Amino acid sequence: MPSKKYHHGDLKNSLIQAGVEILSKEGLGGLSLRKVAARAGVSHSAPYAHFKDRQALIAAISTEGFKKLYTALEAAVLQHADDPRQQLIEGAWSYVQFAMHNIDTFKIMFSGTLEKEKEYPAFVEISRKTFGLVVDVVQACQNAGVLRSASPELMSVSIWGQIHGIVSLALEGQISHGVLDRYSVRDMILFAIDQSAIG
Amino acid sequence: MPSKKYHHGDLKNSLIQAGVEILSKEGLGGLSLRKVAARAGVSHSAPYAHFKDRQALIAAISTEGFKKLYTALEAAVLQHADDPRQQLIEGAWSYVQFAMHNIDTFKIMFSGTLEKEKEYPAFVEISRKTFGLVVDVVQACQNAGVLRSASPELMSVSIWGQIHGIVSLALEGQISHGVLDRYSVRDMILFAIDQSAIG
DNA sequence: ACACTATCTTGACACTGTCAAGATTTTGAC
DNA sequence: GTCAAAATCTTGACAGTGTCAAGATAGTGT
Repeated sequence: MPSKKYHHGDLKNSLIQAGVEILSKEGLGGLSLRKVAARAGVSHSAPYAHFKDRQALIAAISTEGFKKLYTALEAAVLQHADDPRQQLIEGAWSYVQFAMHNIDTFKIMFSGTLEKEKEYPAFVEISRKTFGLVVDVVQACQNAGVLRSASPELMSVSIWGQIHGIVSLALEGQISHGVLDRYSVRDMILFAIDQSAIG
Repeated sequence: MPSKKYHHGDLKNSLIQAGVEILSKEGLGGLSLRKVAARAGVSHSAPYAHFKDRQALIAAISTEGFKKLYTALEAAVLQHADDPRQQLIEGAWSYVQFAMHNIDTFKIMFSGTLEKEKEYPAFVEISRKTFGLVVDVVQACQNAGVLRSASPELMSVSIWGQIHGIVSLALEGQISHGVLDRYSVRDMILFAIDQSAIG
């Protein structure tokens, strides 16, 4: 239950929102508790009423990011409910889109910035839920004969890993120019999925 | 050319080494210029004679990591010079091993900690070289009929991405327990490679 | 009405990256 | 070899950071 109207009125969400904005404008390096507090118009240690420490704020921002990602994934999946192959392709694409449009949020979600994720149940829960969605799509593809019938979870890790890896390497600038000049990221994703697809 | 014998005697490498050690013991959060300087036995701003700023030190540590990774990859490749399939498998495995034994170094190499990698030519060069090695192995596999004959670079991005993605998700704790209980990371890698391999 | 708790402010501390000024040592030109 | 120039290192300072303690303020439940 979020607080109703204290001195500030739902400061917690304001801080998260301020954090997201600073993150997208200045990157992780520019994200500080004091700056977040200032942007929300409160004193430098007001955040401690809502977040145990800096890590807790980052956990909250990451959790928010996962909710957004989950929503995007779910939308793509629902939009192609009758075509598992399209679910896989557009689901993957929405994953890529999210990463590219929320670069720094994506990074804190998946780059070890958060050190003890197990201490944040909301974070664990939403990321578990997200993986569950991937497994569902993979399973639908297997039932439809689009993907081979191996362990759905192993297949999910394999495919999710592939999408995730390509996006990560691209964001990191690790994909050489020779490749990026000739192929778009979408090309790479389609190619990757084709690799796993049946004939 | 590294310096020979000044006040300290090759302080630059000592700082990098100290950085690597602190990184592996305290993680990225514990890595500070001042701590590195102290560990090398010099004053708090001695590092500025060798590194423009904190980012430059991180770049140097990352570069060192890439050299180590490249060496490991190369060893695996040379050891199976007569069997491209084994080159791919053991090369991938050495990649995984490196990541798991040098977790924090791996993270700073691939997790956007380094913000303007283009400003560090040595870093760019060694990572380019590493990708080149991957392409070579993939091409050998294609010539041997182990992998399909698509664009080698696209195939390389796809396979490298897959290995990289699985490792990243595993390190991040994003692979659910239900999966990790039943399969080792090696299982996942082998499965992933089998996906791309021909029949 | 009143104790209680959540929320927020003020002030402090140690630690950080970075810069400027100066001291010291090595190098290179002569 | 001499000596100016450059590289290396120290000392001291500054602003910004996360975090804690003590107190002020405002809603809560009885």
